[in-house]
Amino acid sequence: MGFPGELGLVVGGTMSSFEGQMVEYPTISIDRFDRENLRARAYFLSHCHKDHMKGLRAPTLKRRLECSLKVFLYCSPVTKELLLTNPKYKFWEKRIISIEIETPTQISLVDEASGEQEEIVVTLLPAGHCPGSVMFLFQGNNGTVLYTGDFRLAKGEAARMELLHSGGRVKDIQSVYLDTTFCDPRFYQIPSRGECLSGILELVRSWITRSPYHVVWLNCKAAYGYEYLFTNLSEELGVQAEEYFQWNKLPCGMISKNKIPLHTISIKPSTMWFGERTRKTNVIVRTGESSYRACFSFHSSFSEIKDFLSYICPVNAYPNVIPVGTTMDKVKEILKPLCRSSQSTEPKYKPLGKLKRAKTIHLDSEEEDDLFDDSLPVPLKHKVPYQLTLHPEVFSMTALPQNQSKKLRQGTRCCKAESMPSSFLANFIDCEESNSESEEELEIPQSLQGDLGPANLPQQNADVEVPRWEVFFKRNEDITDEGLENFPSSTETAGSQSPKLFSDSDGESTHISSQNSSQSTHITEQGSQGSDSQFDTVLLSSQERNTGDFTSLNKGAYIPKLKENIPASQMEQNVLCPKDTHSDLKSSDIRDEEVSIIPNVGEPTTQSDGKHISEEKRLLNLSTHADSQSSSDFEIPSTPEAEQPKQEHLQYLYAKLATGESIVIEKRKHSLLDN
DNA sequence: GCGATCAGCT
DNA sequence: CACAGCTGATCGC
Repeated sequence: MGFPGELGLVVGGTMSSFEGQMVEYPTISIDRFDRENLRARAYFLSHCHKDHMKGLRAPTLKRRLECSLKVFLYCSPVTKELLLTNPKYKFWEKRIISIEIETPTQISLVDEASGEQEEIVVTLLPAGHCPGSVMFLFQGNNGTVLYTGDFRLAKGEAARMELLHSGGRVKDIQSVYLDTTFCDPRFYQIPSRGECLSGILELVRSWITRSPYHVVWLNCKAAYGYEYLFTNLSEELGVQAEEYFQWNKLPCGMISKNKIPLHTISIKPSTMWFGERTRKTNVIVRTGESSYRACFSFHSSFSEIKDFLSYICPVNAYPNVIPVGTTMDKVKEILKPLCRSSQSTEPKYKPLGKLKRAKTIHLDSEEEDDLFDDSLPVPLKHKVPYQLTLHPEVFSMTALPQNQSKKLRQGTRCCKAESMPSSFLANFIDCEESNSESEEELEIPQSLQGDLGPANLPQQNADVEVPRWEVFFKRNEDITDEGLENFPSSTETAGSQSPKLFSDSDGESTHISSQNSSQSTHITEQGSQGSDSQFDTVLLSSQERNTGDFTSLNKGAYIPKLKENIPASQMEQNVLCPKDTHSDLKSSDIRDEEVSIIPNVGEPTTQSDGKHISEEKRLLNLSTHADSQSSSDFEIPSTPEAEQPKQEHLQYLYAKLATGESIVIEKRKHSLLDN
């Protein structure tokens, strides 16, 4: 039971059919923590999305952990942070070992009953799905296998991953456990991140530059993964990314102090796909007078999957997911021709199966154009798998991530409404009530739309104090009028409620020419689409703001000022011991590589200096681990056209993301798109 | 009261 | 345009 293919367990939608275990290494479990997996010798979490965490906080596993002191959960540093942000996973704290990206690391898999032991080397590769998301490459006595988790990698990205290679060629991979979410010709192509970003960027720009009262609601669905969008929009537009995370609530009565209504459009990121021969158009679709859908995908398209898999060319490929409307068998049939046996009897060394250099990233480049251009010697940034390993026969001794300040661990997502002062709650309405299947323009509560639309919301009680704009920039205990003082007192209110670029369209496809590339962005109009969700929300507006005035509201709850004291016992440090890596492993691929070793101890040792870790130091510390991490989030998967966010910037954002603190983004001196 | 499962929703 | 995740009902412990 539990092996791929035996049971196509698909229940409604693209539920993961991967049950946690791989054929080759059945004593470890990945992304599943229930049933058979309760017996695993080691656990792996590819990223912090709930559907990959089934059973992770179940009492049964918790008990197991208490008895089996050698069982650990391995994941990327960012995933560890994100996971421990939720107090419900706090009990994992001392049992999570984060592994740096692109750092082959040996792990001992011990059966505590028999004492039986097996060595395995795991390498985390950036998956481009969400912050911290990784693929796991396992090497051991049963061959090399790759578990992709959820991933989105552009065409050719596998060819640039050094650690998928050995001796200049792709490693001999026995099996790939593959994210097949869009593994169906229907989903042949999905616009690249860059294309999606520039479409969204232009839409947002065209709206928010109209007046300080024109704002955009980025109506995102839950959890992590949109950070790429937020950071890039912030960078390009030089605006504050204000977060209005209030469970399922939206700020209501968003009227500026001087009674000028705010004009809001909603942009809902969602996946759009196109057939093989379909022209990729319509990255933005207008779904109502002031609502849009924007293309955005966390998962590889069919063609991206094909490119990835055919490059890896494993012996076997197992789908982790069965897309809606298809079957396990059909997906396997699609994957089979991309695997080794069906190619030829010869080992397949295709011309492309050669490590590519890192790609230069610049805004105007056409994606993939320079993929195989070896003429530009670009230093490998971030990807530093061998940095620790200058002496081929010496095992690196790397302390695993430590000093993870508890400031990052405060609950941000779990608190319920009762923890919220009622005065604060009064400033929000439940967005759900604004939704209606039958009406077209209901995504935005009327109170958000200024003079727009019919009153389709439960209106605020007229007796209730009208919530004010500045409320949403301040923590509730500190609301003053300052929040508005820098606002221009514009009287320019909405004329058309749609960006001019689109408003002339009369229902026809509207063409927006992109300012910064030869590629153009298309926007189509679309009839009513149901109502929008009421999940995570980010608003953008164009005001120049005093950064001191703004504090984001955390998604999960209002976060009180955090105590600075960090008990010494909470600081952990894992000390690594040297060990003969090669002795137990026959895989030739890993003999040439430097391997970090996870000590086979009952528990990671605890640092006891008890020193307070200053914010600066903590960030600095994070930055030292940053290369690989940001590589995960931005380098491999990032838009070729986009400028890479800076390390410090990313670390700052992630730290804030984890704490729910305000995100203040410095306006860039020069936006690449400004000219 | 908690968890698992499912329907429904977005 | 379909991912990720919530709410609420129901059942069992």
